[in-house]
Amino acid sequence: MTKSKILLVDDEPDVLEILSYNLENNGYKTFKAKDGKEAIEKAIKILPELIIMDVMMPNMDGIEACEILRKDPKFKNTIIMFLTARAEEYSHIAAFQAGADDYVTKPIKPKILLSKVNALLRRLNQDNISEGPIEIGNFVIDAEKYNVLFNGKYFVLPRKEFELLFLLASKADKVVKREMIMERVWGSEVIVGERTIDVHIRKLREKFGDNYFKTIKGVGYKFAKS
Amino acid sequence: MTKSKILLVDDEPDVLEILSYNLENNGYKTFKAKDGKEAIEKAIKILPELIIMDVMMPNMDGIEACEILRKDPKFKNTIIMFLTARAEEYSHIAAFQAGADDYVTKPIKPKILLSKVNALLRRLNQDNISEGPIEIGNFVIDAEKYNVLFNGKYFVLPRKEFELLFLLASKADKVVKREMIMERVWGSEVIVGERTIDVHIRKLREKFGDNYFKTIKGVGYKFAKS
DNA sequence: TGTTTAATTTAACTTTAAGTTAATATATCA
DNA sequence: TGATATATTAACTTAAAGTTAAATTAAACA
Repeated sequence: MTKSKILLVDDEPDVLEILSYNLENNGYKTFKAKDGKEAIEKAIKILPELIIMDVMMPNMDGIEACEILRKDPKFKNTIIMFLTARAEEYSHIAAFQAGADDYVTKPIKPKILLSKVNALLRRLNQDNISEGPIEIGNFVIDAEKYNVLFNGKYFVLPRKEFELLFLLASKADKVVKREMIMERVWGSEVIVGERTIDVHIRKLREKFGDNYFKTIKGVGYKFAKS
Repeated sequence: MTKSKILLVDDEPDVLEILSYNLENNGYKTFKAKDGKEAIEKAIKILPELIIMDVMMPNMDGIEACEILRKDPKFKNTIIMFLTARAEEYSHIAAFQAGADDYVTKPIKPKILLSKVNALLRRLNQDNISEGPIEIGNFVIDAEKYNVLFNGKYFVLPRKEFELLFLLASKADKVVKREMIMERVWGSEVIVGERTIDVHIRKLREKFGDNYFKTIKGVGYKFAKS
């Protein structure tokens, strides 16, 4: 993979230097701009993956620059991160509304900065193709809305029930082993009894009928479309 | 929500048919054009949300059509997506330069096509939220004026309350996780107790009633239109 | 600049719901 | 059939959220 390009925007050369130093040392290619106007010009040429930008700048501030960039489809996948002084009691909302993805407060702590940058760029590179609700049989299972549309009726399930249903439905027609269910729904740290899964399956059957959740004895369960 | 309109442009009727079939089956309204020239004429009438267009066409190719469309402010929010044969790798650069948002390679794989179309249109619909006040249910929430019109009455909320309401309303019907609320309303560096969110939710419920703010236990809250 | 008022947070406590267990019943398969 | 796995229930435990009042902090104002 090629180095990610990061555009740094701040009116203080010192800040640019700190940012650049830390990011270059961690394998990123950095570029600098001194205000919002220059940032936009450079962004168009460079097409960076990430822009780290001060909120308060002369000429054109970060929020305004962010809004302009967000209107250009070329930057629809570009991550924009703000720098704010802790003192500035500005509302985060303005920044997020303008299309920011995250922010870091000054003074900059290199560790925090890097962990955020890494996290954001990792997220960018992950394909988010498998988004949206699962539609299967009579079910529409929407993890975002946390609800289940079943035969035209909405259900709001308790968390574990929902996660169990979601897991089974997302592997429809395939057997999900009990240990896999444990791992996915309860996690490898929690220790709960074996019957717990059964009880939750039962709750699902109570709500949606017996047909959809098939027991594979000695193995696990599978979701059947009908 | 009304069906999104998609304009399909290709000189091969077969390709138009495949696209149309898959998209109509997924709740989109489609229109067809056989070259760039016809595409522009139809686009002006239809004002589609999305245009899917072959790069190589007789009369006027996709790139040229895209450039022309991009000059017209009517289409500043229209998404343009190209179809390219896998071989013609070179054209991607030209396409993006002309203002394309995405591309899909032929032969068309319906699943990939649909996930891209869904993702692009979802993003389009979200972006529009950031401009002007949010109108939802009985609420008109204006982040610029920092006020809330609810059932014909104006409210001026304290900052945190407002930001919480704004956040939930801007993702109406979707669950906003507690950690996301923390991050967005309080910021990732401030450390406040868990109950703080609850208390603010309670304040909102006091003002606007219990119906609008739904608890998803173990996850977060969601704004319900009614 | 101190004073007052409002906003925000905390802490203690209550309520509610979710999740688990364990005992018993039932089903399944060799 | 008999061994073994799963199903079912109800009782219980734990976790999460709701509520209130008091304490803290920030904002407004004279």
